[in-house]
Amino acid sequence: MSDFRSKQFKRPTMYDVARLAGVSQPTVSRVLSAGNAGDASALISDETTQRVLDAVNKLGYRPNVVARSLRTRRTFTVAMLIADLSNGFYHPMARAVQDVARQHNYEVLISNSDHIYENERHFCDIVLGSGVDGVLMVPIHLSSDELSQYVDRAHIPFVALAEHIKHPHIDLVWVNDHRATYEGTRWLINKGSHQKVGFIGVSDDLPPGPRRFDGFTRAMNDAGLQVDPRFIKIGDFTLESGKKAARSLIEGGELPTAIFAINDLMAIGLILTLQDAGYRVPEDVAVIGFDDIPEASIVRPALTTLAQNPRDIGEKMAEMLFERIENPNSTERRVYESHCHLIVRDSA
Amino acid sequence: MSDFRSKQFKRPTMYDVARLAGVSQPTVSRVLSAGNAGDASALISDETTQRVLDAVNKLGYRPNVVARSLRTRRTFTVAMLIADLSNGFYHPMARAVQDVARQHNYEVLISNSDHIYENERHFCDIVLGSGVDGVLMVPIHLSSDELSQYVDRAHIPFVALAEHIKHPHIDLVWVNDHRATYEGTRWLINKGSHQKVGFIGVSDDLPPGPRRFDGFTRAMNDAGLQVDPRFIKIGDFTLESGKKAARSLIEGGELPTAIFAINDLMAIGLILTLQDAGYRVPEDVAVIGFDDIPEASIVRPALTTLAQNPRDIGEKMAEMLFERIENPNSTERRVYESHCHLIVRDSA
DNA sequence: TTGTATGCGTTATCAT
DNA sequence: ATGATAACGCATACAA
Repeated sequence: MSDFRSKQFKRPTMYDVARLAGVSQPTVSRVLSAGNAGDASALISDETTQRVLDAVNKLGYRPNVVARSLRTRRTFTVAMLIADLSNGFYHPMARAVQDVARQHNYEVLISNSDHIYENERHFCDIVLGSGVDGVLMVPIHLSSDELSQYVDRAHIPFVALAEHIKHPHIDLVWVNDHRATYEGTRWLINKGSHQKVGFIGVSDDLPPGPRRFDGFTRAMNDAGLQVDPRFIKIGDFTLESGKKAARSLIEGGELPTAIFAINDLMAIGLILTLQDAGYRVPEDVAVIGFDDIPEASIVRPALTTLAQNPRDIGEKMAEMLFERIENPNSTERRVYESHCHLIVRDSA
Repeated sequence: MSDFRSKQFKRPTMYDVARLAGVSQPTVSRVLSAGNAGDASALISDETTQRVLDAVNKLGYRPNVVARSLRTRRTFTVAMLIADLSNGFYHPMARAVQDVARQHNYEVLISNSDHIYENERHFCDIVLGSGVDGVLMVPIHLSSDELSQYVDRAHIPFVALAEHIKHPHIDLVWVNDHRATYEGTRWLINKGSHQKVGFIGVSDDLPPGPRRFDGFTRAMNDAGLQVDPRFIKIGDFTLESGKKAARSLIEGGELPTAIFAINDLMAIGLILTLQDAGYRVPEDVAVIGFDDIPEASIVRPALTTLAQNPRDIGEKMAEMLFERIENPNSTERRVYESHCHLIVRDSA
């Protein structure tokens, strides 16, 4: 059997390759990095190149990237923190980031905060020591000041999907969800001439909370409507919290005739629970969501929603990041707005 | 402004801390690793410990994990390859792995193959050089022989979610989906006394393909039923491929009265397209799936399905891996079977 | 209890 | 075109 897992086992190094090929260790290094860099290719004779390559194959040599990183101070790895791996909104975003990263020969370290504050901090703590070359993140709880402290010590490029981050060295992608909420609400009101419109939001200390509630409120006021506190519920982005909001609404006696939910998962929870209680969507209660996750096309009636463009978001974040990584001296701060658009289906 | 991104910037090292504290660099190392190891704590005087810690804080020093890894040959990172980030089945699994990893002070590098062969190979290539301390993976296309070649050269523990991997050094978690399919099919047949039962599978060169088709076939035969090739369709695990299978079935003219889909996503695509074409589920066609992803509870009728236990799978894989990492000499191969159970909802 | 010296496996700067 | 040598930041054997 092989020497698997024996403590004594030692991976072949450049020295081993060099000895076998009858050259010096730095020569091996040059041969191998000629492929990457592309410029130094002429510095090595074809003959020794061949001998080295043969030795590499014979030994099954693989460069030790840890040693390389120590020397070059680059890990060719970026870290990404997203808020919820299980939320369909983030998949295309993560995928897009990985696609761009691969074009640049980078790996992506994905982490998941589950919307939990401590996890966001833990991620930043890890990142500070980990040697990654750049960071993409969706800070939900982290304030601009807290994040700034990390960035000031990390000395690597950061890109965030956020609106509330002010640090001059953090590039931003953001979504004008205030406007989207405003226009979505207005569309919803006009669509059915609704008078009583509800809202399922999230706590005010989460960044999208106040913004989207304000967009909603303004649209209501501009339509001459009052926001009725009985129809305002707070969730936490999850399906279950949407169901809970629906139960709370039903127990309250009177129902609004239309509801704006600030994400699809809660909107779907709402629909499911409303239907289980015998209400028809959209006839009794119209529902509109936010995100356009895959489940929005599965629920019946299919969910009308404000679609974000997570692929665009991920691509732009990654492109901004790699531009910084490859050009560390460009100084102006970049901010990119990714747009929303309404997708009309059957729930409103 | 800070020296952010200036090429000249140098993170403080142990030498800087040592100089500031008036001690030698190894002393700093000892102070800092006292917290981790726990044993060496008595070796340093309280006074110098304090001085060192003060210097650390003052400089904002963070250990360079790349250098540490080079020295210790441990990265405290494991890599995980899953087949599809966007498939709800894998979330609890990834989450469970991360939870276990955190208990061991490990980070998890998540990668996504998208069911693509080249990506599985790329992952293994990266892993070989990356210095991770262990690997968890879901090999879909990779054959036992191919994977074995990587493992023989990697000299780190591997754990796979698979049945077809034979290598004596790869620990396995597996699901007896042959039996689950058999029993699910039998239940389906009995439930509605069905005579014509369809099957949505995947290509034979994907490991679950033949196993589940065989389980289906046996159950049919044991019930005295013939497998009708007109009712057998091949998909690729995606919702869209389920829809396509349904369209193909509908165009075929005659429909089965019950269909077994080997995953939930295809089952849901089936239901949606069937309903759009005017068929009732389960009255006209009963449908059963496999996995119990969150969407199974969203679709109406709610999907009857064979639930896997991804949290259990992830936990066991991680536990096996860390046992190997922490005890490299234990030699016997571990194999764990994670069980399925039927969840009866409304689609069958 | 602490300091000195060495090496982990690379890349980079000199030479030659 | 290639070889000798140093350095990246840390942990550890050994000396004191």
